[in-house]
Amino acid sequence: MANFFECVYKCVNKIPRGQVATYGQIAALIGSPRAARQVGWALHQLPADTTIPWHRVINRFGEISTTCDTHTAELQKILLQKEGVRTTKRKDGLWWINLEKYQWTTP
DNA sequence: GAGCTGACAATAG
DNA sequence: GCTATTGCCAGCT
Repeated sequence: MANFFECVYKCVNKIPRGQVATYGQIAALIGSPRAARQVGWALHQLPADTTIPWHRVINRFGEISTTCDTHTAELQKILLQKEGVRTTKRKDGLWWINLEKYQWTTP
């Protein structure tokens, strides 16, 4: 791997349209199953107009956990819905994605 | 220059 | 079975 972030971006790019992956999955793919935090960091650094499908990456509960100003949960929800991923709003205001249905199964 | 923080997850107790 | 702790790596203070 070139650098950690590059690998993250590469893996995220591999996520098929209409599916989502967890931070742990991405971390595992780049060889560090416990580096989920860094995956979040990598996505946090991305500009709003990036081509990387950062919205397809969520936490292990299938929730949108970003509080970032450029990547709001609402924006992520919209992007996911555009791809045919159903998002459900929970009581606590978080958007929830049915991982059983939309989780990307890595080969 | 060193330590802390951060979109989390896996393992051990 | 659940709770607490450790690991990951880069950027920021």
